[in-house]
Amino acid sequence: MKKVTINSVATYAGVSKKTVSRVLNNEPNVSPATREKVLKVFKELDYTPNPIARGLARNRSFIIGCLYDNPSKSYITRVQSGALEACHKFGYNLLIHPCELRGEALIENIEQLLQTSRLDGLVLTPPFSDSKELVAFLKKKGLPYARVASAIEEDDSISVRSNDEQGALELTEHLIKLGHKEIAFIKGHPDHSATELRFSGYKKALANHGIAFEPRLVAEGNFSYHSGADSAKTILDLNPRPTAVFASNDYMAAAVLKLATQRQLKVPEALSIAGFDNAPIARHIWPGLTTIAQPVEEMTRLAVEHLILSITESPDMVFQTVLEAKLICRESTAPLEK
Amino acid sequence: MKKVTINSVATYAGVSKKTVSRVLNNEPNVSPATREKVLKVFKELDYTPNPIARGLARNRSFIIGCLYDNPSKSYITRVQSGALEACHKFGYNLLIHPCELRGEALIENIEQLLQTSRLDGLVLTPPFSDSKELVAFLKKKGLPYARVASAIEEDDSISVRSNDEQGALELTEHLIKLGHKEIAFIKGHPDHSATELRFSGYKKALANHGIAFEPRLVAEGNFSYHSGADSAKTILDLNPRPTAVFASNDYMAAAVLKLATQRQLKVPEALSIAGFDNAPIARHIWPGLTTIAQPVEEMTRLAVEHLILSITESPDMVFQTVLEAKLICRESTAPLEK
DNA sequence: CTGAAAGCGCTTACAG
DNA sequence: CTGAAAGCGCTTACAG
Repeated sequence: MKKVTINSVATYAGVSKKTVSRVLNNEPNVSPATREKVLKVFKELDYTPNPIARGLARNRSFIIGCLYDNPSKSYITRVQSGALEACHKFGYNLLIHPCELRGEALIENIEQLLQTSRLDGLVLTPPFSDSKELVAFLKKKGLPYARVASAIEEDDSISVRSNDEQGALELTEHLIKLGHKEIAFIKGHPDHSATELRFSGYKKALANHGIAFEPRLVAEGNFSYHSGADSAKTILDLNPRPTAVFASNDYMAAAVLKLATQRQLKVPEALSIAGFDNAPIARHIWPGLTTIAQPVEEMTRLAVEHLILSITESPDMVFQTVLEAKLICRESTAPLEK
Repeated sequence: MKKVTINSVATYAGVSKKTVSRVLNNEPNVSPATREKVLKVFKELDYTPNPIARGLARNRSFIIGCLYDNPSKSYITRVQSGALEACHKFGYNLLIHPCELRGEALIENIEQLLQTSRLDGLVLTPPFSDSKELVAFLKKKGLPYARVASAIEEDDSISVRSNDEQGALELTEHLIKLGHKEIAFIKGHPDHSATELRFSGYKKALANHGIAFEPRLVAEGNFSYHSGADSAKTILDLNPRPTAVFASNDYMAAAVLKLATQRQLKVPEALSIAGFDNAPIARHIWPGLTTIAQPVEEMTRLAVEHLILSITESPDMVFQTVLEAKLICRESTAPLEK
């Protein structure tokens, strides 16, 4: 079983290899009859072009890289899944590259990645999508990129996000409508732009309903479960204790629930808890967490699709979209008991 | 800023490009002086070889593929992390390829993957590592592979797993020592070889302690949270109700805990619950789950390291290792109350 | 120890 | 509409 290449196909079909190449790439200037003939030989010989040879000639790798540094496994898996869907649609593959934003020499790390893999483009997820330094570097290198879930302003690029502020506002209003006025808030990681947006949604909802914002009710988390546990302790030790807690993601909310349960504080009767993201854990625990669902797969899919289009067709494509976040009510929030 | 290639380096250093290639690949037959000179030019020109050109000449892609179909996000993330560590150590990159074992045309799917990406090797995780059909296909294709966490016998390959049976035995003995005799068991997915091993460890422990095995205490799960919820219902409805439940992974154990909590069954006082895997959820819920920790990252790292070695050095390497699984006691198991 | 030639399997730029 | 030549940036096989 010999290797079948463009040459074997050309010989077999009785045409030049340039003609085979034309058929391969759907180029014009091939007579229908010739095209048919070549396509038939493709089938007969079970030919598929070698992407590496193609890559060398066209200076392409047909590989998209995905950058992330995120404590949430479920978030990462969803990002990967959306990215893969887009890649496979266009015959690309996905290479994953977790790394640390704060790690010394992020730029060096990325530089090495580019040298060893010659990616055609890069999808940035938070907190990388928020890094102006990284974006500047990629621009300088001329490497196409797309940003997911970032709110930083940068008009000449591809960016898909969901409406974090609106989601947080709706979730907070849900709590307010249940009668809560003392609503604690746990912030996310300061490197993520979503952190400020969610916080701002919370504050706007309070303001809309004439509830004074109280800094003492705000705890600084960083999206990790561990930081949620620390914040939970601070909040549950407050006197008077708030009647509801809104954590900036579900992991931190789960940590609040765990501590409340340990302390025999009934949830939701004595304390309402809400999260953000609709991570699997939100429905794997009891009571299930009220939360905001973001279309992470779709955000990433759209971002990568446009990234690939920008690589293959229009180099200076601009695409900016905001998708909707949705309130999911479960058992962890309930009317305030008097 | 012109592209710097092996040619520019050769010209600049005043040697032939073959000599540069020798230095690049650490080949012998280069005088120390020449080597020094070339290495210096590498630095001066900031040269790094183009992996795509290298790949075409050597018929290599420097990419390892990772195959999985697993409901557990945390398991996948750990697999990826171990695989990446090994890849980066040898200058390889990792391409991920989730797909379905049962999907129609698995082989076709893999065939296409190989055509579009020209992988140098493939890491198989459960349930793929247990698929004889897939292994036979890869052998036929001559594609190097390594199997992770599989117990199927196949001597001429690379395989790393942990001792599932021993782990399950220890966990069951832990429950028995706490006084439990009525211990329900939730099985995993039948396509995974770990499923039978864990089940067998459970039965051996019972036998070792003179406790009769009761089929009525066994529920059929498939490792998903959902299947755990179904099994939980079956088990908690039993009359008499068992005093302990051992689920084949933590997600299913979490489902049992959720249902028990909903039914106001105190855990661990009225019901002990144990899982397997030491997934993050095991410590994110209250009470934390007693479970078995497997070194998933290390298993995968070792497998991929040997896979790469087998690709670059010894084509018919055989490497078979069994790592240890470890009992982790948390709050979900307690002495039987009389 | 060193190098000139040919080749990996494609595409680009040009000619007809 | 079709093709011969050159090239992408490396390595292999050979000669000296």
